[in-house]
Amino acid sequence: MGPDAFCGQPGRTLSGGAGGRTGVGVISARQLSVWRARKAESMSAAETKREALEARQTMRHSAAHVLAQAVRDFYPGTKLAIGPAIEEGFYYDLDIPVSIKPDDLGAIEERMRAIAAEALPLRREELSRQAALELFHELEEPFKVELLEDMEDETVSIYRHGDFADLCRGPHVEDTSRIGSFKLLSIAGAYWRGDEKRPMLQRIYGTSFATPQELQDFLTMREEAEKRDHRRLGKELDLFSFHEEAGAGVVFYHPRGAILRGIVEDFLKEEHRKRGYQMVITPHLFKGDLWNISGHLDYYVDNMYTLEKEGTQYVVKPMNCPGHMLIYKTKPRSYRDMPLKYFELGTVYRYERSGVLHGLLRMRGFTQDDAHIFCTDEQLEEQIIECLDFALYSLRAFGFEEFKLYLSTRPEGSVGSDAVWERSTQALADALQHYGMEYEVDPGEGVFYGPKIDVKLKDAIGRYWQGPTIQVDFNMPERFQITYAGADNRPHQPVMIHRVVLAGIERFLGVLIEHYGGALPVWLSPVQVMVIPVADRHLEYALGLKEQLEARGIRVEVDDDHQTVNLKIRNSQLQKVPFTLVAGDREVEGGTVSVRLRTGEDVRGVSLEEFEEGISKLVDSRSTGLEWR
RNA sequence: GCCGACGUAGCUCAGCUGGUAGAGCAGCUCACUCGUAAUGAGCAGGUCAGGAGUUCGAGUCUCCUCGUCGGCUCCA
Repeated sequence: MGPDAFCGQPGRTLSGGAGGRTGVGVISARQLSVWRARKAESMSAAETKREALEARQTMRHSAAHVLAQAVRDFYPGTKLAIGPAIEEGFYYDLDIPVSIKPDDLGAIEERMRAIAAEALPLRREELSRQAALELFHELEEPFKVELLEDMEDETVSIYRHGDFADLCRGPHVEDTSRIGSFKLLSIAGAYWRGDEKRPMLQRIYGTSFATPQELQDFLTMREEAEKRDHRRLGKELDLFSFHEEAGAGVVFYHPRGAILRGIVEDFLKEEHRKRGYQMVITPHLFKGDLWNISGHLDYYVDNMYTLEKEGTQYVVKPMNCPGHMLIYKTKPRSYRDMPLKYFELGTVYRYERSGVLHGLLRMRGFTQDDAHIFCTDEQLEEQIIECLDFALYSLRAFGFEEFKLYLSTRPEGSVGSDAVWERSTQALADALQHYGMEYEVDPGEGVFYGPKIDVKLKDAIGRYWQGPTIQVDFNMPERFQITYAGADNRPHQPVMIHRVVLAGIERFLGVLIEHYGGALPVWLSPVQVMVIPVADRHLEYALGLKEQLEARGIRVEVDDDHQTVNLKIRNSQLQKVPFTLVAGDREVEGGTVSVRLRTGEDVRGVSLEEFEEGISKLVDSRSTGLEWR
C-alpha cells in the first residue's frame, strides 16, 4: 500500500472494466511521516521511480483541488467532500446544487486552466483540530466537518490557494500552474463515504500528466481498450448477443461463440478427467429446503430466484455445492475414496442488481467450471496445492502469464468456530507457502462458510481480472452431516474444497476476447482458415482444400460470394480469421495454397501438406502466435 | 438498487428551438469472374425501445416501464 490517496478516504481506480478494479490504499498519518522522513534522506536509485510516481500523485491531487475550486466558482454553494489522486488520475466528490452534464466539463476545464494560469501558491497551514472545525463550520463545509469530527489527530493541516481552502494532509505542488496536462473525463454518482444509505454526491473524474504527450498516450490507450471491449467484439465477430426481450444479464451464443465456448469446455473436461475428477450433472431447480441446510438462503435470499408451486418453495440454483452433497450422500464413503472430486459445468442463476450488470463479465446466468473436493484433513494442503497448480496451468494454456494471489480471511457474520476458521486459513496459507508464490492477505474478504484463495490474471494491456478461487469449507460437511469410514472403521467428517478454474465461463470468454482484442490464438479461433477462390472456376479447388483441412480437424470456411478478391480478403481480416488461403489459377495448377496471415503477411505457392502440418502444430501446442513455418 | 447519460433501418450514426424520417455499410437483384484490406448500378428496409400524457400536430416536451453505457454500492 502506497501513498496513493491523501485525503483520508480509500480511492478506487478508474477501472477499465468491472473486473479491473484494484483497490488503492489510504495513506495513514504514520506512513506519511515515514514518507517525509525518507524524503530528507538521500535516495537509492531504486527509489527514484517511486519518487516520480509520488510526484505524479501530488500533481494530480493538486489538480483535484483546482477542479473543486473551478466547480465552486461555477456553482456557488457546492460542498466539498473528498478529492484524492487515484491510479489513473484523480477525482473530487462534490455536493453540487445542480446536476452537471458531460457538456459542462469543457467549461470547468477552461476555468481550471484559468486558475492554473494564475499560478496561485498552495500554502500549507497547520492548526488545531478544534480551530479547523470552527473554520469549516464557518465555511459551511459539512463533509469536512464530519471528517474532522472523526479524526483523532490533535493537529490537522489545510491547504489554501487564492480564496480556496481544503482540509488536506497534502503534500501539494507549489502553485496551481503545476498541475500538469490535464483533462476531465467523466461524471459519476458516488455515495458519501461509500455508504449507500448516505447522500449521493457527484464525482468528477479527471487525469493529469507531467507532459501533453503522456496525456495523449493515456487517451490513446483508453481508445485501445475500447476497441478490445468484448461487448463490441462479440457483436462484430458474431459471437453472442443480449436481448432486451429476454431480460438483462443472460447471453445468447451464436454459432461462432458456441464453437469458442465448446473448445473451452472440451479443454476443461479433458483436464479434469486427467486429474481424477468425475463429471456430474445436477438439476437447475430444486427445493428451497436444501438451501436452508447449506445456509445460502440465510445469506443470499435476496439474490436467489425463488418460486412456489403447490405450497413448496423452489430455488433456481445459484450454486452447485448442495447438489454435489446429495450425490456424496447416496452411499457410504470410505477413506479409500478420498479425495473424491466431483466436477460440473454448472449453470447457475443469481439475481444481480441491475446497475452492476456488464456484458459477459457480470451476469445473472452463467456457467461455472465448478468442483467440490471431499478429502481428509491430512490431504487438505496437497489438494489445495493441486488446485492452485491446475488453475495456473489452465490460465497459462490460454495465454495468461502473470497473476496475483490473495488470501481472504474470516468476514463479519460468518458461520463456524474460530478454531475451524483458524485451521482452514492456515491450510490455505501453508499451501500458498508451499507453492512458493507471493500473495497478499485480504482481511475479512472470505466467504461466510470459509476462507479462500483468489487468483487475478493480468491481460495484454496490464489490467487484472478476477479468476480462479479456492475455498476451504468445514462448515457444509457439518451441515449436511456427511461422513466417511476411516481406517479405524469409525465415521469421520471430510473437509470440502470448493474451487473453480476459469471460474465463470462467460466471464472468462469476455476476458479472453479482451486479452486478445478478438484475435484469438489459432486453437481457439471459431474459424481458423478462410478459403477464397479467385473466380468461380476455382470454387471446386477451394472446396477440395476445405475438405482436406477439415479431415485434419481444422475449422474452415469458403467465401464463395461473387465479390472481388480484395473485398473477401478484407472481410476475412476484419473477422480476425488467422489464415486466409487465396486459391486461383496458380494454386490450382501447382496444387498449392497461398497463405495470408491476419497480420497481413503472406506467403505464396506453399504445398497444402506443409500448411496443414504447420497449422496443426499451432493448434496442438495451443500457440498464441501464427508461426506456422 | 442509487446518480448521470443514452435507446432512430441488421450495424455505425445524422435529424436546429415540436410540423407525420435520412446517410454510409450490411442485405437483395443485375452486370463484372476479378490475385492479397472496400467493382459498379438498381431495389428493398424503420409502429423512431415499449406504454401513457401534453398539443391541432411528438423521433423531438412530461411521466412510467424495459434495456444499454459511465460510476457508486454489491458479487456465495
